[in-house]
Amino acid sequence: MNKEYTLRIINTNIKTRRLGYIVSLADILGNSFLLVDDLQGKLEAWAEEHKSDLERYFSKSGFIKKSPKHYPARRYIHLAKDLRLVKISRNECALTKIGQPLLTLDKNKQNPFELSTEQKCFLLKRILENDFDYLFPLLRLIEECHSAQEIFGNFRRIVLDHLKTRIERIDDILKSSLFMKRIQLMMKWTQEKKYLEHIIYPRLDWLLDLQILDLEKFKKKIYQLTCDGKAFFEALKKMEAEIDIDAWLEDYYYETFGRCFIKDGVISFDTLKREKGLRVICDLLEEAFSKFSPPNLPFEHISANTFLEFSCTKLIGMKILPAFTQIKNILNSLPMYRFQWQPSMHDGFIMKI
DNA sequence: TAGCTCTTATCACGAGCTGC
DNA sequence: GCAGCTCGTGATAAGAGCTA
Repeated sequence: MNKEYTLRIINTNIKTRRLGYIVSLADILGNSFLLVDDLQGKLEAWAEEHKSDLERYFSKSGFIKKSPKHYPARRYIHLAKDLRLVKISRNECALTKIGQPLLTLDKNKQNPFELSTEQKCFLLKRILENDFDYLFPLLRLIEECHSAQEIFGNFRRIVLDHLKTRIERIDDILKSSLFMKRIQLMMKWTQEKKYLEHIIYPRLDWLLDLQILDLEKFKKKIYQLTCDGKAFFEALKKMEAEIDIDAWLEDYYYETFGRCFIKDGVISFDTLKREKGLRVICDLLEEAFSKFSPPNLPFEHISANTFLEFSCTKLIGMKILPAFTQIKNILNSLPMYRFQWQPSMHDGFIMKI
């Protein structure tokens, strides 16, 4: 199905509130497969080891406590799956092509719950890709309402309005069936507050982790966008009214992220001299092949999506603002690599010649 | 292909904690 | 004491996968 007709909503639980656990989950997995039971145990052990880091963080919510049935750890693994960072098959878990770049991103050495710029950039993009239909209305609501009570009181209405607008734009009953189903489901809610706890609190905490919401205001129980958050939301609103989110994420997301959250010293990728641009991409390709190419194969190759996500996020770390199209153009011009893109698959590969 | 089993998504509840 | 927040866990229906 065309992604335009996909309902982008992640199933969350009130427990899944700290994005730092998602990063640690990727680190625990590394490049291997782990049984889900083992991963749950390791994640619980990691959480215990870093309990003091969470206590030093602005909020202790979302702590993974050891429990006989591993519910908390399991909820985070499901969140990582919904963000398409991990895949689970036959009770074995591994990072996806999209999840792999997470292993290579800059880390905050003092506290793993404080995300680096690269981690924020990467995780925010995953959240927008997979949860836009809850996150965008929530941001819109925070613009008007600043208390939890008001947000809870208006969330259902604003999501229903948002979904109805999406249906009007699709203008096709069959293709908009997922949106219709969700509307019907939300209309039937009898214990609204109980469901909203699991929907609103995790997202508010993600926004705090990403510093889209103001931490100082939050300490006074006020939910308010930071200046950077406001600028980013303005760009999102413009996008929502004009173009498809996937096209925006590929070609404008990194530029917008850099201009809103980094600001000082950022430059667009296309202002680099061609030689310098080629050198940067070749260095990133070497790094990517050493980290992501499957071993013991006669020819080295990596997924195009892995490289695009990896390279664009790393460029953000260098204060260079890229777009997928620019990177694809460079890849097409490199004689020592073969780059093939398959639009129908939204992916391709890069092979060393 | 029908029926069974397993998994997942959603809904639900009760209780502990915290701050006023 | 009360309301709001947080947490852990369970129930159930629907969907997916397997098998005869």
